[in-house]
Amino acid sequence: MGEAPRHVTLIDGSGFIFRAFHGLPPMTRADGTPVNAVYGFTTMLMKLLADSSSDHVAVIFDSSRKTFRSAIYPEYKAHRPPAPEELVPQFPLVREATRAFDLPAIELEGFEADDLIATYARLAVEAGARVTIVSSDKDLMQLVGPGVEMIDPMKNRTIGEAEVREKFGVSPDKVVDVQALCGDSSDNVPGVPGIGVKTAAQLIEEYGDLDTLLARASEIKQPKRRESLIANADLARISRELVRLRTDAPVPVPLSELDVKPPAPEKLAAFCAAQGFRSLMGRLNAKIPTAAPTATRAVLPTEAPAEAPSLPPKVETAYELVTDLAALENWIALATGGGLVGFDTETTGLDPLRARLVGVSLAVAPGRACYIPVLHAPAQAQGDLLGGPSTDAPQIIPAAETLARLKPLLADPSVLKVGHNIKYDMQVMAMQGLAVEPFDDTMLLSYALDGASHGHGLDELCLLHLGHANIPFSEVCGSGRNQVTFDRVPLDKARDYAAEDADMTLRLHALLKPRLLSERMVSVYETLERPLVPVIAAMERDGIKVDRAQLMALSEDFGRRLTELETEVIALNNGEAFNLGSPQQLGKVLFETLNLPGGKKTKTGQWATGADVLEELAPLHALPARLLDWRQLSKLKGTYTDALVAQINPATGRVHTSYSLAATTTGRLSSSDPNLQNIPIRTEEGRKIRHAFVAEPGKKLVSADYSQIELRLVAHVAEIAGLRDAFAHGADIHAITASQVFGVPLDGIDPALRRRAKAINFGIIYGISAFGLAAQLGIPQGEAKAYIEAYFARYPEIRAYMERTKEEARDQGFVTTLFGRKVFTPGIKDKNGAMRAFAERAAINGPIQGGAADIIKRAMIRLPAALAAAGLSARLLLQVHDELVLEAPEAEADATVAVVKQVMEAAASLSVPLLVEAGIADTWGAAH
DNA sequence: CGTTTCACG
DNA sequence: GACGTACGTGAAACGA
Repeated sequence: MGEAPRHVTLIDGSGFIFRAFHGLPPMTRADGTPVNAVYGFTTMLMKLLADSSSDHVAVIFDSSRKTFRSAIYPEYKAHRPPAPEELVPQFPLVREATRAFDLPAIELEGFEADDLIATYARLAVEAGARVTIVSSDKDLMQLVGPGVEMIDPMKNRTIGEAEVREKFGVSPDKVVDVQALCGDSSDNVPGVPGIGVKTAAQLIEEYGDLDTLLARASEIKQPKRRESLIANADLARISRELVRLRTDAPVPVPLSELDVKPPAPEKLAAFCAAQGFRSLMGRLNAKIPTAAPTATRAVLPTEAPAEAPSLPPKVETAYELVTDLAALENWIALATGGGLVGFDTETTGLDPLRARLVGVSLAVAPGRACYIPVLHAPAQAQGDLLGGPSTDAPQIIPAAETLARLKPLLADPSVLKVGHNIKYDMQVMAMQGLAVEPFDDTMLLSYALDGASHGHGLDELCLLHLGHANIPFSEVCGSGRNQVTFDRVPLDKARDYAAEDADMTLRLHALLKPRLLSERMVSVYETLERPLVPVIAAMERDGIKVDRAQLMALSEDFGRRLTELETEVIALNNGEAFNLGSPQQLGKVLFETLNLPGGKKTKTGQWATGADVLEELAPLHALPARLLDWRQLSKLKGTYTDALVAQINPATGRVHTSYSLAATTTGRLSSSDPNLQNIPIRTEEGRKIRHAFVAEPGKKLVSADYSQIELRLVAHVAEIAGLRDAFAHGADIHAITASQVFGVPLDGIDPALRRRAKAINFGIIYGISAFGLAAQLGIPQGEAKAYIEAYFARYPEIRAYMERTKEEARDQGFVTTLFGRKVFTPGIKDKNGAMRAFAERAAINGPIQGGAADIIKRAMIRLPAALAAAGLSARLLLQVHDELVLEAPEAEADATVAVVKQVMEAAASLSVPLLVEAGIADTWGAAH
């Protein structure tokens, strides 16, 4: 192994394990062993080795908890909690993974991984080699310098002297002194009290180093700072010993033995097979490159699925900036010829109605993608903002010309456009008058396949399936106060970021689309998820009109009454002021100052002050009663009246929510910015807000909602004869079940009995428990249990359904809806009884809530064509789980109701009828 | 940034 | 015998 080292890569194994563990969704091997950190580690190594030109590589780990630092300062890292239970079994597996790559796994008793890295780095530099440290630990930044750089493997970011200076405000060689002053709470390094990073950097810059600073501390002007420094000089010196890395550790393996061995793919394949890393094994079909000789960045190929064996085995990225028409036409021709194109847009913001289109990227094959700028700030302006002056003025094709050329491609029926959350890109292009059709969406593919078992963001999926960390958005646009919009990003940076997104989307598509067939999700994706995209896109674009003046008047009224209530409450607290919005302060007032009885604690040990608690206290004291009123009005004002006014789009005068199609565990939609699925209705005051949602003059709002859809699904899915009969009889379902369960004739059902039956009916949908029902009805648990028994006796099929559903969840890890959607049930085998019970209830609820979600999605997909066929111009505006809201010309309102009712009721054919109730009015509140 | 509370289905 | 729950969301406010 005689070759002298030229490039040494030192990987911080321990640091990476923790990052991967917290950054990746939980994953388990067939035998239940958690392996998410092992998976992250393995993909990171594959990626790294493929990219790397290193001739010497080592993975370095922490040894035991005790190091020489504990001897200097016993509290060092002493407050660290033990590693999470799911992580412990992964420590040995990660070392095994390292050996499977034929890499040395190095650790040393009494020293941290950081000290070994520091020592090897010194040895390497002395031997004339270049050093790359793979870690995101800021404690290693002190090692950066000539010939030594760091790479953050999670963010895919290089850390050089400039980045260290950005973080610590000083050059790398002074980092130790800065850390000695400001300390580090995560490691329990004390530092000097009252001094943070900013001050520390300023002091070190001024005095040169820590010793000089401490010697001349008496010269410092600020009295607090001066005194603290003088009093804590020793603490600073100890801190420096804690943070300074040792470069003289007795390394257990000499540097020369870290040389890269020839690859042994069989060994690695065996390891991946043992862990169940199927997607990684596919990549090993090609030989593992341990050194990439070219300067081009090589990226490992993705798994080549059996259905699409055409994927090239190895991918080199070549991203092009398109600045002239010939190049643009060339890319359009490539996309058209291939019939498949990855597609992404860059804009100035997240709201597609307000954001401006900045650029478009296309990908035609793995690694082959381009970025077409449409609107970028001039070069001088860019230079002012980011990364120094631009080299030459960029040439951009005029926007109108670019869009005119793209238009036929995006509408070409023989070219499939693949986007990630393509709803957004469709909205953006629609604003330019361009349609995108046909399309696929990798976010929805992932959601249909894997449900809520993990997130579906592009970055997360790339890391998970491709082992690739995308360039972080913050890397390109900055973050926080320094963030700039994408149009101010220099073009070469914009190209790398934007083209990567399109490229990765296309690669994910190749990976995910074939899984639809093998995992029987074709129908869910193609009949429920994908066709909904244009429907939702249109709803979001249309928005709904709100009466601004009315909302503002409500705000004012609520505000006035809030002030009055606050005065009253303070008076009731013996004139002692407190923040009514603080549950913590309120708890003290109620249970410590006023000494009211029955205080409960939350799981974090605070006084519980929820509405249920305050309601119990209300008869005893006026303060909790008043506070309930205050809470209600404060909620209405803060969350609704004030917030909605601020959300009105000035251009349209309407509010435009955003529906998330891939957010929930059950298949429901979710609404945000603003959430229009939780507009008040249950109280009189709240209902006033719903009345502020109005139709345009000359139009009406139509509201249509499914009656008892979830209970009807219970009757159908669980095949409950008695419940089906009840629905066949129509009328009041809760009264009928009360009659059937309690054996009382229908005309003898009083409101109290009906209320109990209603609560049980809801309980069934939620996976009933005696505790839950008792809490809901305010009765003893024993009584609740008797009700449930009576219900089970009358409808015995429900018990069988619950058992069979739980078993299905245990067997497969998911349950399915009528239309084949998977609802995942993590925790169903948890050894913690409470966790398991939670998962069991969610499993029981899954097919019901999810089935109802499927049904309304089917109705929404069919509705636009049905309305058009009837010659109606009504527009779908909102969906609230079992309700659709439309806006229709006054003259068409009745005909619209007829069509909507017909489509919704025919959206599924069950063994019980589906019933839709509809109303027509000028406001949403009145249309119910 | 996690916790608590509360609006909806 | 104890655990700690009704199912699914998103927004605002507090306080570290």
